[in-house]
Formats: sequence, C-alpha cells, structure tokens
Amino acid sequence: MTIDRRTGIVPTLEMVAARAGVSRATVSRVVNGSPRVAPEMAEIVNAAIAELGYVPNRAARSLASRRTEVIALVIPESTSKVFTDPFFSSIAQGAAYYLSSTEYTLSMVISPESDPDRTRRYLMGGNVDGALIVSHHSGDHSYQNLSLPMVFAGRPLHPETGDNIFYACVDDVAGERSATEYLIGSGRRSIAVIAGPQDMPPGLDRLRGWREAVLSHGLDESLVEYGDFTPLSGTQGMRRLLRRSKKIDAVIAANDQMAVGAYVAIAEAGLRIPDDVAVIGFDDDYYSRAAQPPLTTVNQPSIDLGTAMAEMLVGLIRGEPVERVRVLPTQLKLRGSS
Amino acid sequence: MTIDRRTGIVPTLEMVAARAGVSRATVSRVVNGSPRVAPEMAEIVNAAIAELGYVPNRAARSLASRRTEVIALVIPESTSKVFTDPFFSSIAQGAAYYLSSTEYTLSMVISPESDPDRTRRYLMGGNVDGALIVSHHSGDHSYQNLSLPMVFAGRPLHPETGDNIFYACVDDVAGERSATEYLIGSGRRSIAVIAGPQDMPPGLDRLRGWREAVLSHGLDESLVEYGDFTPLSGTQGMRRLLRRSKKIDAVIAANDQMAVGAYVAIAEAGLRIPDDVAVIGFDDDYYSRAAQPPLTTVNQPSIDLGTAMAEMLVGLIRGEPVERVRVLPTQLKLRGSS
DNA sequence: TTGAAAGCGCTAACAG
DNA sequence: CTGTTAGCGCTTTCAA
Repeated sequence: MTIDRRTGIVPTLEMVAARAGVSRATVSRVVNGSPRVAPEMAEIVNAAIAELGYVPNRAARSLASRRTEVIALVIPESTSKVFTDPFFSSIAQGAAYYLSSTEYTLSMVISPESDPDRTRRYLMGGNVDGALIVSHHSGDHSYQNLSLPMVFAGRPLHPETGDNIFYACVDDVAGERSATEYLIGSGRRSIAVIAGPQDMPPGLDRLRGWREAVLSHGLDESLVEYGDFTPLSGTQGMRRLLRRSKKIDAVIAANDQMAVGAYVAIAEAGLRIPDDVAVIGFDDDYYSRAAQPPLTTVNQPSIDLGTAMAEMLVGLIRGEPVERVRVLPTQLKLRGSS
Repeated sequence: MTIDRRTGIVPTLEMVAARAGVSRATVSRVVNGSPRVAPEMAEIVNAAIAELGYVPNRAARSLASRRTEVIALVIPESTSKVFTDPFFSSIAQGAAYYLSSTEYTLSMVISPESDPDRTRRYLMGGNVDGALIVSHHSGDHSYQNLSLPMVFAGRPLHPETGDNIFYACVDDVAGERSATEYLIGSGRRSIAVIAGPQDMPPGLDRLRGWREAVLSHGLDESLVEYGDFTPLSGTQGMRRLLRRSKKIDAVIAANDQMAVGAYVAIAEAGLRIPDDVAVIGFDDDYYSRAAQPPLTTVNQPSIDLGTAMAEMLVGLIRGEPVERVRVLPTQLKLRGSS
C-alpha cells in the first residue's frame, strides 16, 4: 500500500496497531525504539508498519512529546546577502550533513535585522528544539539571552559577556601566526599585513596572529593597513603599504578577497608574485583557487565548523555534557603566491 | 510577560481566550485573520495576545489543520558536496527570502543517493506541504512522481517525460547565443567553444546557443571541444582547440570555471586576452570576478531562480493557477576578457 | 458573529 | 512487557 495524500489514505499508528493486533502504545514504543518491548512483538509490529508504509506524523508526535525535532539555522539578513559566501554555505552543509544522521531537521531562518523580535518569537514559540546562530564575522550574539539551546559560530566579540554561551570557532590567531612564520622561515623579512575590520573577532585575531609572529622574530610590526574584507580594500591597502615602504617582500591579508585585491596593486608597482612579494590570504575560498598565481592561504574548516556546531547543539538538547567551546585548527595551503 | 521554556510558561490560545473573555474559537479566528470576527472583539483579543506574548504552537496547528507550513529544499547528496557552489546557495537564499514573507518555513533536506526512499518517505510522511528540488545540472527528476506539490530547478533532461512537472530555469540557449553574437558583433570570426557534458540540460543548451549563433552568421561550427565543468578540463579543451586551429580569435566556455581554465592554455600559447583571443564564460560566479583579466560572462539570476521556484510552489500549494514553466533571462556581463 | 464540542495522531504516565 | 487513559494546543464543523 502506498501513501496517498489526495485520497487521504495515510496510515496512522492506530491502523498499525489494529493490523498488528496490539495497542497503540506498543506500536509507539516500537517506533521509538523502546527497550520495553518483546522482540517477537516488535517484529510483528514492524511487519505491520512495513506493510502499511507507515510514517509517524511529526506534528502529532511533536505535540504530544513537546519536542519538535527541528533545529533552526539562523542567518542574519545582512549576512545572508552574502549567503553565497562559501563560509555560510559550508556551515549549512556541515550542519545539514550531521543532522541528517539524527532525528533532527534543519530549518533555515533568515532573521530580518529590522525586526529581530520576529526571529525571537519564532525561536521561543516552541517551533524548534535549538538554534545554530551564524553571524558573519561580527561576533554579534544578540540572541544569546534566549533560554533555548543555542550554539554560535565564532567567538563573542566581548569574551566577558559570553560566559555562558556555547560556540565553535576557528583558531584565527594560530592560523595567521603560522602563516607569518612560514614566510619568515622562507626568508621574508619585511612582512606587511592588510588587516580586517577591528570590530569583529576574525579581524582582531588574525591581526594578532601576525603581530605575535613578527614580534617574536624581532621584525617590523608597523606595516599594518586596514581593509573591509573586499577585494577593492585589499588593492587600496596594498597601495598604501607600498607607498610606505619599498622593502616589503611579503604581505598577509586577513582574507582571500583582500589578498587577491592586493595582487592588483602589486602588479601596478611592477612587482612580481611571489618573486618580489609573497602573498598569503585567509579562508581558502574560491578567490584563492581562481587567482593567478593561485593564492597560498590559511584554510579554515568551515564544513567541520558546521558539523561541530550541530554536534554540540544536539548534545545540549539531549542534556549530555558538552564543552562550551570548540576550537578547530586551520591549515596552511601552500600554492603559488608564496 | 515573557515566554519561558524552563518554567513552562508558554501562553496558550486558551490562556488568551480566558484573558480576553472569549472562546478559544474566537481567538483562533483572530489569529488566523478570519473575516468573521467583530472588529472590537478582534481588538480585545489582539490586546490579550500582545500582553501575553502569545505565539501559536506550530505542531498543534499543523495537527489540527493538516497543514505543516513547511517546505523542503531537497538537495541530492552528490550535489550538496558542491553545495558551496554559489548556484545552490543562491537558490537557497532566494527561496528562503521569499518564504520568509509567507507563513512557510524552509527545511533543508540532504537526500542520500544511497537511500532515496528515505527522502521519499520524509516528503510523503506529512512532514512538508511541498518541495523544491535542486539537482545540479543533471536534469534528474527522480522525485517527479510523488503526489506532492513540487517545483524543480532546471528543465528535465527528457522533455517528454516532464509533461506534468513544474520547474523554473534559465534560458541557457538564448544566453549563449547572445554571448556568441556579441563576439561576432565585435569582429571575432573564428569562435571556438568549450562545451559542457552533453548529458545535462545546461551542457546541451549552451552548446546549442553557440551553434545557432555561428550558423546563422555562416561561421565555422566545427571548433567544439568538451569539458566537465572543471577548470582543468577547460585548460585541456583549450589546448586541443589551439592545436586544431591557429586562427581562433575567441572562445566561449560553458561555465566560468572552464573559461578560467582556458586562460592557462591561452597564456601557454603566448596569446593575450582579449587582444588575441576573447574569452566568455557562463554563470557569473566567483571565478569570473577573480580572474585576471576579469571574465566576461553570462550572468544567470540564480537568486531569482530560487525566488521563482518558491513562488510557484506556494502558488501550487494554495491551489492558485501556476504556470508550469518559468524561464528566466540571462544577462551578458562585459568585463575585461572580451 | 460567537461558542461548544469533537477530534487531529501521538506520547506518557499509570496500572496491570 | 503491554494496555488504558488522558491529554498535547489548535482548528473546525455545527448550533445558537
């Protein structure tokens, strides 16, 4: 027998019970894998389920159990405009993958900045069991006071306010430090940086990683210019740097887009990559691979980040012990620009 | 009063009714915007709703009304591996945006190719009111026989089988034709093509667009090589083309990645873009913008595609008349490579 | 225009 | 280990 919406022949738990000659409670137990069912009984019930093609009704189950088995992936509207940003897509992908192996379903919620209460009401209205909150690089944890299991992407901007929040993040400091150290190790001595905005954790942390590395080797730590993560700002930042110093033999940008933007300024100055100036980015997104020469960059495992977040959240919902913070390692991808 | 999960103080419709001094039925009518309520009554009820911060319980509503207000976005697992592909992300984004203005919620479903029945059961188990099906370039409509409102991305591979299916797509033929005609109009006379796989609609249609254009101008239609949409295959295809003819003064690739791959072969041959050889891609993704010189390409409105699909689906679900096919126009983006 | 009453399909005590 | 019995919170006839 097949389920047919039009004719309304959707088998119910009650029909399964009748067919198997047991009570609804028993069928429910079998469906939910309760240990308190005799194996033979379970077999009979399972046969009936298979014959009827029974599928539990989510709404009924949710209403009775007070669990929704839905997890929200909350994306602020402004960042969703750059949802094509591989970073978000990857997180969504990682989360969706992990959740598909659980009983949870991933629901995408675009949170309009104009009406954050809409999202708050949705989250608190018993629609979801928990939420994954992704806000692009901003460290904005404006949802953090809802009493709902939540896991954030990235550390909070102000660590002191985040005493009680759960998040997964990438080790930006270590990533940028090791990239810088790689440059030092390959003989570069005048290493500039095009930093990101200093009001978001990745901007701060990546700059800090560079600074730690140059300082610990006694190199110049003054070669800093700031950009806003766009390619154009990378070009402009690089122009300023080259104007300030002729000796620059390497530059690190806080993301790939700015690094690729820097290519333009380097070419304008008649310099060659990597012979005259080595370039390293951060993110390992499309830009780095499509660049000519391909960009050496710090890979951040964004799919794993999504997986980690989903794992933590499911643990939280199930009441299992969960570490408050999960820091994922980065990896330097050597390509042609360094 | 605030909703509080822990203390269980989630206001119910019944509480609103008590507070407003009316029956639950009336509250329900107000919540659902029924016209059969006296305005003054509605006002009183709305006040009570606001005071209590009442939010309807989805599960209960769904159980009683037999509607879920959930729409599935189904992504085959294999294509979700390239979910970072801007094409999918954009469709998801467009759909999510549109749906956020409706009562529907978008649920991401990754469909494991190893167990398609899992997805079928999910879709037919009363979990969703409809589905958006995205399968990368494949024209695979294996879900097309489910009796559930569905809208596909892209035309079916075999048009005759798709008699009764709804889909939105981009006009690949016209897009590639106009790109080719642009090249002809700017004086190019030996226009080669790096075509995509011929077992998926975009591969077929884009090649056809090129062919229509060159034929209608009496130009050589033999300069065809095939790739698999990867940059490497673009490089290889271009090498073969250049080996076959020294006169090639333009090449069109079926996507941006192959076009950027072609850059490499063109450089190897000591030729310059666009002076010696003009290059045009298709998609307008990151590759085209990051390329040096920036790639002229055919933009496909993939966000709009997602919006269109969602719109069609909601129409279907509501029982409104909906056109079976929606074809979105492409746009030639002139950049530095042509 | 409003209210009363009967479920929607399932879970979860509580008995047995 | 299995069945009985209440609901979960809302919509929806049907009367009034």
